[in-house]
Amino acid sequence: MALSLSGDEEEYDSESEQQRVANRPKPKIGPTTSAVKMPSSRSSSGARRRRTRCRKCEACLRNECGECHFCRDMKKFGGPGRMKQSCIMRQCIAPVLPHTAVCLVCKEAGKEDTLGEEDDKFNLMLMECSICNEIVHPNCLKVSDASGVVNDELPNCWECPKCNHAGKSGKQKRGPGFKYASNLPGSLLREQKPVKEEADVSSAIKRRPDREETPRFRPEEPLHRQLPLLSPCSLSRPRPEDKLRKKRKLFDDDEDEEDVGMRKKERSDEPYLSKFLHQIKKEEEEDGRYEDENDRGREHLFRIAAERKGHFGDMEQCNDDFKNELLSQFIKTPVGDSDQSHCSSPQAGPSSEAGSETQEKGSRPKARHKRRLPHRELSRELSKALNQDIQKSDDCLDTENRQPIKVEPEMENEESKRFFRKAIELGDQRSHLKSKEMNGTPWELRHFYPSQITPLGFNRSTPTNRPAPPQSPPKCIQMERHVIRPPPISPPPDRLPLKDGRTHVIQREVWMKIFGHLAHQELCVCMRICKTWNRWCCDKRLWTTIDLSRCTSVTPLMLSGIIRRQPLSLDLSWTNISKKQLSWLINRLPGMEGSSLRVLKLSGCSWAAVSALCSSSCPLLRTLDVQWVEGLKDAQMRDLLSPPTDNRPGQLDNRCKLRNVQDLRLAGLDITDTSLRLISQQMPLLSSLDLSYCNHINDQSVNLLTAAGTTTRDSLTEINLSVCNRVTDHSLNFFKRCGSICQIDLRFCKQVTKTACERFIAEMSVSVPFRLQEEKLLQKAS
DNA sequence: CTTAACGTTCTG
DNA sequence: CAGAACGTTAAG
Repeated sequence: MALSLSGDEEEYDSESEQQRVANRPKPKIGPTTSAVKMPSSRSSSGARRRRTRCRKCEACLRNECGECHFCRDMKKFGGPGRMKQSCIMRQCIAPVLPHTAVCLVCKEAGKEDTLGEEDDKFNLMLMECSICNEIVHPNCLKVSDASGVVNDELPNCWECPKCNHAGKSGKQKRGPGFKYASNLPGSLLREQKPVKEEADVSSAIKRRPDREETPRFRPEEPLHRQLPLLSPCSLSRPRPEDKLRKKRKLFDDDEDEEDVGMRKKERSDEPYLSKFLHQIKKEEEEDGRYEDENDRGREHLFRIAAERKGHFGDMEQCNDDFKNELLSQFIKTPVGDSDQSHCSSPQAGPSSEAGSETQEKGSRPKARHKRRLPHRELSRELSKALNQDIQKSDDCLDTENRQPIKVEPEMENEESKRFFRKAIELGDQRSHLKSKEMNGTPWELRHFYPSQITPLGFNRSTPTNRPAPPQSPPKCIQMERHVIRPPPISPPPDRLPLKDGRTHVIQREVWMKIFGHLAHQELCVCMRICKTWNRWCCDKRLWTTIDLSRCTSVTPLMLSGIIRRQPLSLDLSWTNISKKQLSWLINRLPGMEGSSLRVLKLSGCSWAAVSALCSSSCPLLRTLDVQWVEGLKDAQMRDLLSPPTDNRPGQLDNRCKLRNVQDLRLAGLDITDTSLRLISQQMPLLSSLDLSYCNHINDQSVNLLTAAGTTTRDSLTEINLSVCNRVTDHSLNFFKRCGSICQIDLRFCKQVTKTACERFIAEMSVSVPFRLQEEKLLQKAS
């Protein structure tokens, strides 16, 4: 595929009729109405109105990138202009009905603007049925009892009462106007498979699709869903076989046992919190069911804040006043600040997950938002991402997907680790269900790893017996449809807008200091508070390291979360990330202005995925971890180290893509001297090299790395050759040539003797003092 | 009218 | 099936 692509590109300029004819014989039929005529599958009714840009969303406001596939096709960028597609970065997040669209019944346009009343707006706005394509005002429908199902994913889109009533739902879930599907190269959007089981949904809820509306702060649902995750109750990793059963329950029943854990936790909360919570309770008379959990959610936030108040030493506000500020924030901000649906894409308001739980009765044709099982919820989350400028998708990344992003350094304590393990398992669950549906065999069960696999921890005696790296996920795992937004264009506000139009006294930077003390999952909670917090908490300073390792299912949502946070370090080890996903990611972690990815960990991924590095340039990458990548051998290493294949003509970069790598981890790979030769030629800055468990590495390899004239000879400071059984005592002699070497790890090298190590130390002692840190682990004595 | 690009079909 | 192509629509 890549080949044919590049072939195409070479011919781009020579746009000629013959070529076109050669490539694609002109259709014999005359001017068909290809864009209009409906496929036979399309059911009934009117010709569909083509949707058009909202012109307000972030994507619409962006300029063409000039680099994507479609830009390169454009005439203005020197392309042939055949594809006629919008720039990938500009694909509208919420395509709207054309201005000329009118109601089928009354022949009038949307009238929602004429009303202030939120609740009635819905009935006056044009709604397009994704099944029959009819565009009507819900108000104009005479159907009294039937209810339409609002499609969260697209403004003004629903399954009209007629179709819904006729049981036609499901087939055309995608709805019109959704070009963001798998047919877009570079798009991560996937067609969503209809969810079969519709496990009940006791509550038929009226959704408010009104994009103009401003969902009020209703943390209940988010928090409600999030809380279980927050509970750091110790839960040991269940056996994979158990997972299915157990997690099925989690999804079937919102009130799962983890929630209970949460409850336990809060009992220990501080008195001022309960007092405060009492106050909140008064504010919320509705939502009986969620009230409790809502409180718990807030309470948890306060607990976090309270627990950490000891860390605020460097802050002026770190006193009681501040505490009060912090607390009051939770009351004030949400109301005013999260009045947010009309961020940059008013048309594309959030799918208002908040609010969807709220019963609103009385309006005539009721639109119902079916509550579905995880798939549906996920989809809702996705649609939020689609429709909201500043949205909460990021927490979904952590909560909806139950796959928290975590910070390595912060994960010191066991409890947190267990917590995350648990969270990850929850994440697995989703894919469990999906894979089960699709293949009959849960993917995770087929690819279950011991929780800790490290070169030395994993099966020392038989390093060749490595764990099978995850395969590409089954399609179904990637089905979510999702538009990924780069970070917002406008800078986030410096102060929190309050309900009364004023702003909060504390400045962003001060908040940032507070946020800096929170763990990633806590930040995710904060992101649900309001729009402003959402943006603040997404600040890349808070997310320099993102660790998604061992998340068995990498979802588009997670990818978007990563992009939004622009981490410097990204760990995707032992994930099932696909080539397309990785490639997409790399291209969106810009290699410029200091905001690029410096550390990329892909150990245990498939070569298919890792090969994404071949076609992209990541000149600023400092650390590359490709340990235990199945299928990564010499030939693949050559591809990795050769110049990128995906450069635009004229911008060809002939330098090695990984020329700035200083830390290269190749443990467990079947590479030979061929690769090492390349490495020593192409990576002049290489300082740390991990070749442990590489069975083909021998003394000659070491000789290569340390030979006269190679840059590695002087740049290498650390080398790991542990469990390289072909390496012998002789290698130690080669290391004497290395000017900067500080650590040589030869542990478990059968052919390396302790005597030789001691001799090495003795001989080196004249110039550089070394010592044996452990048997066969030589370290420079500092 | 021109330009952008949607939503479909065609193709490998 | 993904990607390319293109007729046609929407907007200005």
